[in-house]
Amino acid sequence: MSTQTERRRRSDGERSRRTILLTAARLATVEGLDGLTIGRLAAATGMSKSGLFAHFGSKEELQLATIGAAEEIFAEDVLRPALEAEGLERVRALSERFLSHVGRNVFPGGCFFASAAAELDTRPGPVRERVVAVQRQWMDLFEGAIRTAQERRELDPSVDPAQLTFELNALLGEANGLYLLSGDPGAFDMARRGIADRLERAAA
Amino acid sequence: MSTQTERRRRSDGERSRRTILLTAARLATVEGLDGLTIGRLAAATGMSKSGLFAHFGSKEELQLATIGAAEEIFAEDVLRPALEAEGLERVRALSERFLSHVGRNVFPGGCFFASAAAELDTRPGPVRERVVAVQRQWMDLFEGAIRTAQERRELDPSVDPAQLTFELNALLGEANGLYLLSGDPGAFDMARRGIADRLERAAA
DNA sequence: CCTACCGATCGGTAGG
DNA sequence: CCTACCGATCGGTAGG
Repeated sequence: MSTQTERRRRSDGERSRRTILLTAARLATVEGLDGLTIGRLAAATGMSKSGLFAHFGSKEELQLATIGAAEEIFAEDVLRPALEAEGLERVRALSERFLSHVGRNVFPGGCFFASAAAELDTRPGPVRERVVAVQRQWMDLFEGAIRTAQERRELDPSVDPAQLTFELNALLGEANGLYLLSGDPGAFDMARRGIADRLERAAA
Repeated sequence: MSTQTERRRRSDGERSRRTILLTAARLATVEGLDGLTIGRLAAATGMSKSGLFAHFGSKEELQLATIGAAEEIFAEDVLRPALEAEGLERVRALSERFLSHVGRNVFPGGCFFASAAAELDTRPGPVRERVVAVQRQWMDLFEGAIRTAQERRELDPSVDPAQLTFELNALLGEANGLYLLSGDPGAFDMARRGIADRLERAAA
């Protein structure tokens, strides 16, 4: 009985924590991770300020937990489907899933990590470091797929993988930014065209 | 006498306003245009909160005036030197001056308008509109220079000027972002290489 | 997870 | 351009 009650409580807490963090992640792409205040988040989730606060203990812990929730969403929506492919097809799938992710407005402020990176780039601390780490993972994944594509001779082995990663990510980032500023999905088409051209030129 | 006193006062006010706005523009690339608070800005300029506030009348007016100051700095540092060239050389000069502008840390948070655009992209209102207008001017300038280069047969006339503008700006934006996150000026070299390659491929 | 608070800071105003 | 102030909201705490 007491065990069951405790289990229920814990699971209720988990569920409530999840709800809070999903709302927080969406809100943070609009208000920023710093503009995300405990009061507004409490209002958005229908909880009391201190009730919500009790889940995290500090604003910084809330921000870190929010980044974790955003990571999960991104992994599920972009990485998981793209990782089913390999080599050049993986490079294409990562790009296409990213553009689709932004275009479906999974987060109202576009790519969570582009938004967070722009906000935190000049603010030292553990929150910034966490965002940098996620960004680096993404770049490494991209670069790894390019290297595999070169081993398979789907891409010219003389191409610099870091340079190609930089260029493809530039196109993805610009599509995200331009779409948010203009509301025009044509931004995705320009990125697609740029990526297709660049990959064609890098073909073996 | 009274005229001279009034002139002095007005000119003192102008000078003080200028000082405030230069500080505000630099601060805004770190704290954000919204994170830029009147209290912090007053402390940074050595004025009282209400004394500073009297110059603008509202936070929104302060934000708009700050954008105006950032525009002047950008025009002087990037546009003016680049506009001495024409056609393809202007495209190259706009790119190079932009990268130099970011690399010299004219603003501690990199390109003021990249920072502002990322912050305000999801926040409707006159401040956002002003940032969008500046961004559009920049893109139009770029596209115009590309068109001139095509008329002069420095670039292939079959190239889509909007598409090429998108791709070059993507590389500039990625350099700005990566430099701010990594602190590594190698980001500028990757952008330079990408731009040179892309322009070579677009040559007539 | 709540009510009831805390000191600090926010944008803004009154009055000079 | 200042002092002195306003109500609202901030992150966080006490105590349950």
